[in-house]
Amino acid sequence: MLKITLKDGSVKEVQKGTTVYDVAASISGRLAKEAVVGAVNGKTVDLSYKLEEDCELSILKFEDSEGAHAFRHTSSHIMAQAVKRLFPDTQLAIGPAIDNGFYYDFDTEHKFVPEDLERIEAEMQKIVKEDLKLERFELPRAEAIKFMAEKGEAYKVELINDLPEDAIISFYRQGDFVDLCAGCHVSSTKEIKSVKLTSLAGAYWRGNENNKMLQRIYGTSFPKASMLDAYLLMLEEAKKRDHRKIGKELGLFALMEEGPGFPFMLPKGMAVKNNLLKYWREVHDKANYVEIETPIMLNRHLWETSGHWFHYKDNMYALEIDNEDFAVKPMNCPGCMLVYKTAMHSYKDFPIRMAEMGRVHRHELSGALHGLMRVRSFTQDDAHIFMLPDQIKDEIIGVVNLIDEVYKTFGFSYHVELSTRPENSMGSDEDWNRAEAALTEALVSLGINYKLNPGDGAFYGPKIDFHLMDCLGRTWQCGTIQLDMQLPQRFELTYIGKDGEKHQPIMIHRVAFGSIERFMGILIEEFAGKFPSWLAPVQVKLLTIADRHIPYAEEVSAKLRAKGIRVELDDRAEKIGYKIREAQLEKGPYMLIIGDKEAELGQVSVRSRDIGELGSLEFDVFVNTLLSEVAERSLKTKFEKVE
RNA sequence: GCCGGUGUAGCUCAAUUGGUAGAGCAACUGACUUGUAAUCAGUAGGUCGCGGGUUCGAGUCCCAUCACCGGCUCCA
Repeated sequence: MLKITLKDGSVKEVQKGTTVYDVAASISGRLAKEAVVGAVNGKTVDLSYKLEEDCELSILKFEDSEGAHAFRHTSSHIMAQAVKRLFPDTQLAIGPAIDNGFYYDFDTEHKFVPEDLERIEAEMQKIVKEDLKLERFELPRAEAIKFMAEKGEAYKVELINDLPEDAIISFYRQGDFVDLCAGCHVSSTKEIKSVKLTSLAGAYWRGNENNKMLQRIYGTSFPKASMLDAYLLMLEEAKKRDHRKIGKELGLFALMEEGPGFPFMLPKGMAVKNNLLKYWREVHDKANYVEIETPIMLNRHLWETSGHWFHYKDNMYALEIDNEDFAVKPMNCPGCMLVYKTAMHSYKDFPIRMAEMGRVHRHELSGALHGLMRVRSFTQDDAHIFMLPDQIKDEIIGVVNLIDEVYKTFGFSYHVELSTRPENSMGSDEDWNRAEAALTEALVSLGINYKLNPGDGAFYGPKIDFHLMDCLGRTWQCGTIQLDMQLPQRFELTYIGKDGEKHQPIMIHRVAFGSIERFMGILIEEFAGKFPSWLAPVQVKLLTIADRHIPYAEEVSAKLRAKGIRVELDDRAEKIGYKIREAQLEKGPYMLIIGDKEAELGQVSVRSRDIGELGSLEFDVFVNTLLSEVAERSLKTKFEKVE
């Protein structure tokens, strides 16, 4: 192992041959998108540079530098200016700076093709060379509208009209180009040294699908060409972790044309999934949940009662059987409501925590599908908690803590969002206010920072969402806690209170993993396919040196299997170097090399995927160390090199 | 669903202006019996995503369709 000293003085141990990118990724979660340049002992290196000895490593972040935003914003103006020069009929919409770059939305008769990006880039280079100064000026509203109307910029006029009464309306000028803009910018176009237009996309005006679709061009820019190169390299490195790529390489899951959005779990992926389920049951058992299972398909009447038929009919898989409409469940809640109603409940029973690993199907739009992250069939680790009004806060705190415990087990960092009442919601103001207050209170009392999304709640209640990030920095909702004041009412759920009267229980709906499949996708990217030993589909790979070692290898295999260890034997007549290489590419945590020496002494020669050759160990020592690693769900190897 | 792109052997990729599809790895067979990241030789493998059309001739051009990739929208 190497000792890597970081800029802040902390020391990190990594395996020899680890890339600078991997270190960066492990420091900032998967948010390595911020890491633009690495420097080893003060010397700048590529992110794919392999660390071979102890060193000081710094990861330089352009994001952190002042002016990154202004820099990109100016780049977007230069792109708009270039587009206007090349395609004068173009109307400008909006062009902001974003993480990693910028974009601009255009409305033009000309259909942009990828080759246009090069032309536009070339024109941008000219504008950079022209050294145009950026000048800011303000106009009163009426003049501003007139100014933009004269230029034929209808979108800008609409934007100005929608600005608040007291807004200052500012413009930036660079040469012959003027754009409505609040700022801020660098002082001259010549500061933009390195720019690349990265992609072409459609985007609805103002993000509304009923509006016209505009043409959006994405780009990125940096103060130095070397930083751009490093950024592009970083993207390539990140793509190596893509769960779709690794899932195929390691035989974890498959997506087939025969079932778009319906993932197939292959034996190795199923092993991972089963270990997740085992862990999940353990955690929920400890937290006093009971587990149920409800049918995959239920009749229309149920979905009308729940409100899903009205709200989500188009996204449900419906079918008619014996002249009756049925739908495959898109959620587990209604089934759970029926289970609740199978018995009378007393306030003394509360809270009731009813969990279900439910397979749900949702007909997502074809364009929304994405590997395991966004699918049409997935397994929710669902639970519904029924409780009294004064138990809400504690229950929510309990769930937040449970989700936190689960994520910590995997070493994930996450962020939390609180979404409030949307427009097409059901329920009274009073219910909504109470529900939103309960969620907010729980988050505040836990001291959790959260992002507020006004109007983004579910139609039946507000929610707390937990988001994890993929290898390219896109975030995905995983855990969620939703307070539901609708379903108990619609299903007329009751419990008998202290007063002997019937009352309506409070219910929350929650998931921790969210979708097991999506969580697996995140896991694959987090570990780059190198699952910790408790999750690894194959924990130990046995490699024989020669055919005469097969009997002893089979003996070792049987003994490991008896201990509940997942083993695979490679007894092919290949050279050991070749077998090791293949096993290493399969990313399993341990290899045991079996040759004359081992067979004679009854030992095992251990190799770790992370550390390399460890040396010979007594069989029991190996097994016990591995079992304790698995039992603790350790994220790191507990083995050390035998000297 | 919308905008743009891609689709050739199990995988990763080639194939001049339209002229009968090729490599590496994997697989299979044989030899080698090997000590910590690739042994050698041979064999087999493709209706070029699917369906139309243009043409003497289409992997190459056109239309339609499916899937995937990047966005947008959506995400109970």
